[in-house]
Amino acid sequence: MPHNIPTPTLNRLPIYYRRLLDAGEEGAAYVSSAELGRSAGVPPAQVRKDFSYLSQKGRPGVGYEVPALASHLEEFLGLVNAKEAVLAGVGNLGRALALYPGFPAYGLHIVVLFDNDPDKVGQEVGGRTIIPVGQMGDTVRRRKIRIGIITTPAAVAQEVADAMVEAGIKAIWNFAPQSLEVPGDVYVKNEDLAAELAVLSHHVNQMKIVPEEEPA
Amino acid sequence: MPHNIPTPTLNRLPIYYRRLLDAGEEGAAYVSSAELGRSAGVPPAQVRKDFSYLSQKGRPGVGYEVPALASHLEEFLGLVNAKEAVLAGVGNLGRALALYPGFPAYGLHIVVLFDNDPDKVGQEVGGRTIIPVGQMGDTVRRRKIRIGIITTPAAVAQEVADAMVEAGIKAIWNFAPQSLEVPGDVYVKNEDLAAELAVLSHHVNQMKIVPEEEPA
DNA sequence: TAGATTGTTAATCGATTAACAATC
DNA sequence: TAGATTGTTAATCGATTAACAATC
Repeated sequence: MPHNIPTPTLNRLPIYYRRLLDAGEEGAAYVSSAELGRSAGVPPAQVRKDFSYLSQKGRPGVGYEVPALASHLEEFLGLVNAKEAVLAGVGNLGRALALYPGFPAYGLHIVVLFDNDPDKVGQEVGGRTIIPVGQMGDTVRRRKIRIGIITTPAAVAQEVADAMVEAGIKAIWNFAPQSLEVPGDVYVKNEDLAAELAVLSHHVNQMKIVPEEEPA
Repeated sequence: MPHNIPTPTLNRLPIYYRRLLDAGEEGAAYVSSAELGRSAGVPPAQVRKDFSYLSQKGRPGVGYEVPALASHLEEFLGLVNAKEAVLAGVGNLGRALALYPGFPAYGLHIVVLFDNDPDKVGQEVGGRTIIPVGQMGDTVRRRKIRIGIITTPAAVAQEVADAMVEAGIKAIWNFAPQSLEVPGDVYVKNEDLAAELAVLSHHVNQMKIVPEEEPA
């Protein structure tokens, strides 16, 4: 019944998943909502509610079966078949994401890198050759890639997004400080690092006045 | 009255701020809640409500004064005095953040880089020399740094966080996929890139079944 | 059985949105 | 004045939490 799952729930699922993997390695057959909740910083009732959206049942008095729940989450999150993504803008941040070790662990792979800087085109990053943005359309279409990552300067982000949408990309992870205009059937997740650090800085300033608790 | 500002509001403020800077450059003296709302993807009423928490008044029929509102937000977000941060773990991601051009634009500066890899200690990144983690305490205390960024492997994240807390860090931006235990007066913002990409991947999978709209 | 933990309902909490009188 | 846009209240929406009977 993956129908109308709250966004906060969705964001917690990968955290539960990670905890399940760890529990599995430790040899645990069952894990309780209390334990999963601890890993995500939420109360046990929240965990049970979250799983109720997925119709995932546990055993009263015992907990949730580790392998069964893990594989259900894998399927639900779309991690069963390796997912492929394309990345545009191979600056420092783009390079870091291209080489980030956490993605393959989730079956996620950045398979193509684009950049328009002639100095960068042709370079290799983690075994992938950087190709010019103009060739993006063909490649994305041919490989049926659906996820695009934008780590370009703000000035060209919209243009890159347009090209991605045109090529069939359906979800964009946007690291450029620039809000993107896309059709309604394309999902955009903005990751504005400077804005986030600014909020952190605000928290530090306020800390003596109003003690802040960590948001979920 | 910065008393009990909702987290979503707080996260929108830097977006409004950026729009105000742009509007200022375009020579606008006033900007409407409708326009600010567009930049953040929320309705005008939301913008007005957000400012009501800050007791920021606009002029009915006209809008909000660009320079006044911008400088109020600057102060509120703690961007007036340059903010300093320390970063531990100079891998690809750490390096990218250390060189990220968006931070200085907000008056935010990563002033010290730590790593325990003997090969990295002594290297320069953007004019800053990498020093060993063992020296963190003294430096953070001496410079009264309050913000710490963790881009280490998960295995050492807790240890680094402990050292940061011990040295007086009050806000931690944690990029390691590892939940941290810290005292109640320390704010932790987790940035789990793999989890976020996993959620994105899920959206792509679901897209044909349930059309998703972009969350605020 | 006794103890533990679930699933779910109802209560609570908090954020968003609509609506409109007040104001420039 | 007429038109535009604010500030704020009340209604709505949605997520979290408490509580407890049901179940292993």
